[in-house]
Amino acid sequence: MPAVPAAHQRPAPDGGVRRRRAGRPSSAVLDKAGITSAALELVSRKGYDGLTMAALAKLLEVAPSALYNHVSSKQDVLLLVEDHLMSLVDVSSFGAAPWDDAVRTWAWSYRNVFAEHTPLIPVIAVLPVTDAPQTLAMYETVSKGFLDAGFPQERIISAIVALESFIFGSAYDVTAPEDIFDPGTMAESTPYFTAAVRGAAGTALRAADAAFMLGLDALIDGLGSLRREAD
Amino acid sequence: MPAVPAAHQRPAPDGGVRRRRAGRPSSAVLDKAGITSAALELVSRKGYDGLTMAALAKLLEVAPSALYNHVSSKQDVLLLVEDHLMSLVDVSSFGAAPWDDAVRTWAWSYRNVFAEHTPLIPVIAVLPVTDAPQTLAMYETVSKGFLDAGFPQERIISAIVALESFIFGSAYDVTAPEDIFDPGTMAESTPYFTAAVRGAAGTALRAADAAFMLGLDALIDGLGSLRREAD
DNA sequence: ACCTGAACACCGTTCAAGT
DNA sequence: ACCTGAACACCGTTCAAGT
Repeated sequence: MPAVPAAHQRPAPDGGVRRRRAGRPSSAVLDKAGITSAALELVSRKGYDGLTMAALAKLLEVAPSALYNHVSSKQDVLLLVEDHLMSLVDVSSFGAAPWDDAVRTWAWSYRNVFAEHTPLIPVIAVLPVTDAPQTLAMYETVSKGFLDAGFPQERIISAIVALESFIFGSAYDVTAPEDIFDPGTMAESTPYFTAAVRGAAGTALRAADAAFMLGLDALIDGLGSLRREAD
Repeated sequence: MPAVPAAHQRPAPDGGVRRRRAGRPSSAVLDKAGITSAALELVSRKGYDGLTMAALAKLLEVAPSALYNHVSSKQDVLLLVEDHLMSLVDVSSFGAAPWDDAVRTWAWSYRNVFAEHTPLIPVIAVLPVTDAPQTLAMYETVSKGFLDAGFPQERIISAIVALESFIFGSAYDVTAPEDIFDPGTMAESTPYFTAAVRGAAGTALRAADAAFMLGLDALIDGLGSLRREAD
């Protein structure tokens, strides 16, 4: 081992970032886990607009093209991030609390996680679960919870999809401006709508939370009626 | 009036697109309505990937920068398209059919329109209604329908938002691959989920339609219970 | 006021060259 | 196998110049 670090490991005289020589490094500097955590850090600091392949490469101190040895596209990076986030969704109540309480805990947690990551929603919606192990783990726990609660097997997927659809849509609401329904100068031509907006203004909850609570309770009630007696 | 068309109106000798001279044309060649319909045509022919400012300009036979005399950004173009699509949503049953039937007709129509335009969903979710007259018109009709059905005024917006959230989330499902829930090689480590997926396979409806129907019925039942007697 | 044309500051992705 | 560096084919947007 040389006593003096190689030239590319010393800080550049001008204080710029140190450069790696071209060619295969002695050990790989990138892997999927590192790319995932760098992407998460970038998103939390700069939002999804800041998540570019160039920015990701810079944070990892590699050339942008190096990323393509580990992921096949930016969509692939989003998939890695999405699967990580799924592991943050709280499914712990299934098996530990009654079905309706478990669904409520899960749904609020799920919505809150993705309210901060709405740009991933179009990705999730089309993503085959095969490629996302954490996502699959979540579905397994939730499916078991529904079966144990007495749901007929052939309706479980539909019920979960319906809940998820509501959750994803509701995640967008959280990001909407508080005054999104202000009819502005059109107020007098839309009296019923304007009255409804004004009538809702007195509530303690944020509009997005009130709507989520209302819809979730309705879905839990309605879907719950599908259950037969649990054995 | 000259008997011979001006040079820029004649086909170019090489058969290329005819060019306009620089400078203000004698009458404006662009307006918002024209931009909107060109955008819609582009989307229907090439999808949202094909909707670029350059492609839009080309279809309208102007330079891309000319668009910015009429819209301030691409987001603005999406907003124009979105507002047009809202006018396609069927609200005709409100006032003509019982509340639950009207909601069902409206919701299916709404979902079907945006299932083909999912890239607009993130735009809609954050868009103040002030800027979108057709959208506002839809909300007016729906609000009146809810009020006349006996909904308490302060819950109407929440109820509509809950339904819309479900509708937007469900629109994504329509675009998902039919085998999105195939657990693939992970099937044996997720027995409950795998069984649920297999149990759902026999249904006549597409998975997205079965989930939408189930969730919509649950929401209509649950929300409907908020009504007091209509007068 | 409303066009053109050139320019700007980016994107994601590919690929030859290097070790 | 896994990096660098250059290049490609785009993006959306700005702005001076022209009429």
